[in-house]
Amino acid sequence: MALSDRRESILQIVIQDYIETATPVASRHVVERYALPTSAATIRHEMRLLESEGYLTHPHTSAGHVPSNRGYRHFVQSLMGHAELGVAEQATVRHQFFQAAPAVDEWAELAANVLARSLGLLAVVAPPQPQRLRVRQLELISLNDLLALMIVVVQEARVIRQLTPLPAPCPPEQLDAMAHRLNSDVNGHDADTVRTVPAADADEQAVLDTLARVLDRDVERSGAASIAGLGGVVGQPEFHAEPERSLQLIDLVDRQAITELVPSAALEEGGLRVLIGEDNPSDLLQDCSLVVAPYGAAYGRAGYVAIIGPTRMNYSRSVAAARFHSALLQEMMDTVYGGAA
Amino acid sequence: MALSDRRESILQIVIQDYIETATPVASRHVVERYALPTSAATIRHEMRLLESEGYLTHPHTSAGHVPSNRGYRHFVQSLMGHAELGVAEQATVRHQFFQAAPAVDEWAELAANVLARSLGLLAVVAPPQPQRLRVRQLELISLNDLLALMIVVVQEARVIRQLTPLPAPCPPEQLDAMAHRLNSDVNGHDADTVRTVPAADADEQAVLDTLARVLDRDVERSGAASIAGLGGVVGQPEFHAEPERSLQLIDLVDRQAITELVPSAALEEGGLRVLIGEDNPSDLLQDCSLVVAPYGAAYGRAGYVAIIGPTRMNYSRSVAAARFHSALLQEMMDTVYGGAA
DNA sequence: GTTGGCACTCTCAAGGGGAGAGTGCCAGCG
DNA sequence: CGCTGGCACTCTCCCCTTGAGAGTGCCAAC
Repeated sequence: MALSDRRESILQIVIQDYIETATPVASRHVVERYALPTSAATIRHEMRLLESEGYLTHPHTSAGHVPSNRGYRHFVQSLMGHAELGVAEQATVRHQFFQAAPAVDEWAELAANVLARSLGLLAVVAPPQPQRLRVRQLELISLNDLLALMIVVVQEARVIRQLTPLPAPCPPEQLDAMAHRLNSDVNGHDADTVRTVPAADADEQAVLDTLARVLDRDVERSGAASIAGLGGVVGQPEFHAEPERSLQLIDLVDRQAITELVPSAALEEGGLRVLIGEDNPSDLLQDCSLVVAPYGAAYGRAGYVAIIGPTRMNYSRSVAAARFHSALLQEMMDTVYGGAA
Repeated sequence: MALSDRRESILQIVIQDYIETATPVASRHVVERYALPTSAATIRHEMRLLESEGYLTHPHTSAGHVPSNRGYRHFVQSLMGHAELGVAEQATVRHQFFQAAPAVDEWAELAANVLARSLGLLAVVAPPQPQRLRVRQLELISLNDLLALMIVVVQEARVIRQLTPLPAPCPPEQLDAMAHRLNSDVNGHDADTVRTVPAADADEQAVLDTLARVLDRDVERSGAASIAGLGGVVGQPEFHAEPERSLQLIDLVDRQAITELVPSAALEEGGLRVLIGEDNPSDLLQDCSLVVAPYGAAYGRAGYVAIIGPTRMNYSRSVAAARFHSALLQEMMDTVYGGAA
């Protein structure tokens, strides 16, 4: 059912006003603030109709109107328009990324921080999860004769560091030579193949064992998402009223378990999605919305940029920011780790 | 003024009971729960004296007694005894550390998580801040002809990764050779000295520039502390009553600014310290205590393991855990980066 | 020094208005 | 037929009161 123009613009005003003020918006407030050529009674009438069509609700009889989830959904789909981040802001963010250490999880960390700061909402950025890791380059650095620092650059946009005890004493030059020798054997290979590489001596065996183990281990671990902006989101008025919900959220963030709230279904489609209120699988996000933008599907199970905030969030900014960051992360990965499949 | 034996043991009972229950402890509760051979009236009398000596307080006329900061201080100094972590727990933690990536900030992260989990309090672990970083080994990995991944192992227990654009195209073998050549020039040097190293060509100059820059930059950055356990601490009853204090704390953690709450004076002495209530510089920690154990002073400005919780925290466990972790971190650094000065 | 008793004080939760805000509806007007 | 002003109605929010409950403080007696 289509809405008349006037009704649509009233809906838009109510939503934008509510997003800004977080208080139910009254008919008189609307006419005064937005200098409408109609009276409050007319607005009331229209609001009443919008309510009967499900776009607005009513906390109680004598409160102003509040957008319903359906209202938000309509706003996101039809009313919001397509916003982009400002050029200056884009440039600043870009610059920060090129300054950062070139590993996908550091970028994720940075993205989460930037997003949280600029939106005042909770940002979760997860790197893609590769199904397996393949060696691109192996370096061995001698710490002492019995201990080496192994550094593995893998094709899937990661740098792994690991200590390796050496069963037999091995001076630095010898270790260098070993690294050189092994590099051609392990290059492009995953853990399973590394295990089949024959070792010349006990030290080489130890190095290969450790290598295979860390390749496996980091596949597990690489899901670690970066989270930022908790302060912003629990500071929102919707959380003041319900301290126990805030606590649950804090705990989830603290235990890094927020990722469970991002439904994997949202990632499979590939595009940016906005989940509003009961769209969300978790009860915890009942009055919250989730903006998810996947990226890096070429590097394994897709990573994502997610924004979590009250349903009363600024969708236009959130969507623009999520879109920009996911594209940027994709671009960074492709530039540095060159479209590894 | 010395306390009689009985009065001391009553003080101890009151403190331990309050630590456990978080409710003011009543005289009758004490005699019943601890099966004392005296009557409630006697306990009341003793409590009254303890109060007049400043060891206990009274939220209001008809509430049970609560330890004062002075009471806690006396408890920590004289009553608490010297606890150690269980052997099994020590072994588990040790194992986890040797599994982790061998960089001081990863250890800090791990330590913070383990501490927060096992104590249910806020844990802040800061790596030592070196005054300068000196190259131990430099690796260059070719990503494409115009982009290299630089990996710098420094003497101060860190591994730095950075992208380096190359002005002139440089194939992998040539890059390898350059790394080899530069290594002897930069080994053991800090940013200032690296700047004086002459470059053979434009690419080498670019690499040296980047190297000097990241050495400087990481000195700044290396203060980034790891924080964990926010959920545990804001879940404590003392925070329920004052949501705005919780918010401040959450925000501080979110912005990674908690470190400001750890007074640097506490680090200079070198030993473990317990700051109770108004010992703390910040108003935010008025009802909180801070356990700080420094480590790694040999690697720059000392890092620390800090535990933050309500004054009603379990001091004996906190102190034991902080002591153990700071010693372990020290040991890990010495083992891996071998007592660099 | 210890004990039982009793009055006193303070908190906490529940209940009861009064003020304020905003709607819903109706009758009248352009 | 849509718009408007007016008015009754409803619901929240805040403050106050009240009563129950908890625990001390003190006193007189042992």
